[in-house]
Amino acid sequence: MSEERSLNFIEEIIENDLNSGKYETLITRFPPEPNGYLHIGHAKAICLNFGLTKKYGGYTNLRFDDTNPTTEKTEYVDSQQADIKWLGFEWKNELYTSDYFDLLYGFAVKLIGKGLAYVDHSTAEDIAALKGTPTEPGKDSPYRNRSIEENLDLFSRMKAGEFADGACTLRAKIDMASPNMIMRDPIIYRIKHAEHHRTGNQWCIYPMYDFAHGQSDSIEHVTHSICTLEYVSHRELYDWCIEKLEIYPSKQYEFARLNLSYTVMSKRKLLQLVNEGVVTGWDDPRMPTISGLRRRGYTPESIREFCDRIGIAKRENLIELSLLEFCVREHLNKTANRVMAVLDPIKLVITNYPADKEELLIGENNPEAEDKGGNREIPFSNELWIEREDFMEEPAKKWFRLAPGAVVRLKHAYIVKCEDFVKDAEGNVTEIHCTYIPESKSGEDTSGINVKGTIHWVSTRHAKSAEVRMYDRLFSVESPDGEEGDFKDYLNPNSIEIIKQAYIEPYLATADADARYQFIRKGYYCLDKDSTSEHLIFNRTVSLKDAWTKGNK
RNA sequence: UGCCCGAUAGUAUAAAGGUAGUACAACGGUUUUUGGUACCGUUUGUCUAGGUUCGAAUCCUGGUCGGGCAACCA
Repeated sequence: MSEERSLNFIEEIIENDLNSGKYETLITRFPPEPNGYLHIGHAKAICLNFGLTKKYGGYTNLRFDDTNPTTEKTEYVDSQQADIKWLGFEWKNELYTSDYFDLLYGFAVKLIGKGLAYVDHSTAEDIAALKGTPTEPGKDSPYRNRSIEENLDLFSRMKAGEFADGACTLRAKIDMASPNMIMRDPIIYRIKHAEHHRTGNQWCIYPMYDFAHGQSDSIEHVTHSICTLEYVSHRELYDWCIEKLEIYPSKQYEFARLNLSYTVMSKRKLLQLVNEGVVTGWDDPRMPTISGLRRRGYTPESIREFCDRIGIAKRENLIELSLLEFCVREHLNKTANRVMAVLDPIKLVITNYPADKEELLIGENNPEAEDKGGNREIPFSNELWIEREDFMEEPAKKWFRLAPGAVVRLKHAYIVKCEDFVKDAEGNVTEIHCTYIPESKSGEDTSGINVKGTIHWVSTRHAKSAEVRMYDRLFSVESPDGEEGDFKDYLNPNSIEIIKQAYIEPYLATADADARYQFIRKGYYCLDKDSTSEHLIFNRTVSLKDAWTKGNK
């Protein structure tokens, strides 16, 4: 595809490492904690890690970083796997940090044996108090100089379950005065009498992230361990552990995480939206989760393209939602069949078309596809639904659609001229009367008439009903995290608009659950998972670009 | 106030001391049986002050601004 593209800084490092012979095989890993659903930010990391080994050879492991039994669930493991597969990636090995609990325990014992770890009976408060501050050094714990033998004994008793949660911890003995707070004798094991989703009740002590991640990378001989920027200060500890344990030296590299405008990305906040019923679930089509985007109608291709275009760097960023929308429009434009659906119907009567006459017109499914997507038949009659907004009693300047006396083409059908319209008591237009020009039929037009506007329609007699859910951005401000107060104060009250009865052409009655459609002139839509053959429900993935409303608001 | 990371159009991202480029966005135009697509064009940029150099976005020094670090979370 893109031959001459410049490399991001990680690719540069990798090419150097590969060219210098430092590594023969590139090994990366994607290490989610199974405590929530994957989101578009994870997609960036997934595309990076899997993309690198796809490009340079080698492989990528999927490793569930499951060292905290109280937050993790099998449900999340399953959804995360499904999402990665859906995105189009295959991992080499399915691994779990919990697979290494025995090895990790051994590493801890080794550290104690070297006099580099000790059991601390201080309370959490005491530990915090002695930690110091960024500007003041910390102070040694009174338990810091216990003997190796005592520590070994205590640690084995921790494992044996002799102590209650919080009674003590295992700490690395590093430097309480380190300018890097992370290095001030970090806790590396804590007691949790909790059931783990994989190891059950086998363990009551669990390693901390800092004592599990680098070691796991090392065990798997991960060459490039890629994570986000907030782990920069952890790298010193990552390297320290590997050095002291004398194990395979995996290397950590950090890049800036994705921030996307008009949404939030933290699992905590997303969970809050789910729990408080702001959205219907993790896969609500407004959620930035992979499952939400999938349900919304986004394609794996478009998400991969997006991740490719945003690039990899180390500076904080806020990507505009419009880029994601561009990517999905670009893909769907080439792949989605065009259909006609009227979302806000008003009746159009063709007064000179026989009431008992019907025609089957031919519609090209996708002019952008190489094979044009084939054709379909569209029934036509004298009574049609058209879009209410396609008629203006008093037309604006440069109005190309219907208005008294104006002519437009009905897509795939005839040119019609607006002769009259009917209003109800409140003054709302209820019906539009037109005459059609028989010799203007699509494909065999001999009328010689040129019209500026083409509108979509559905024959009232043949139309099917459907519910249409129109989604918009979840938040009304670019950066809900950056605003004053609670992020939920900035929810977009119009993030969903439900149209209970829209009219769709009969072709859509047999819509494919996995297919995406372009509702001509409106946007891209797909069937929602709640849809049934009796009650069709479509989700709007994204609207079409609209130069008219934009320029005339 | 300590340590660490960073700073290039509105937003992202390139330019490994030598023409500041690309994409999205915005704006204008051409084509069009989707006011879509496609195509063409326009606007907008190196945080700042010094230094090194024939030449600095790039190297050095100071400053400014943004972010991270003081969970028995990851």
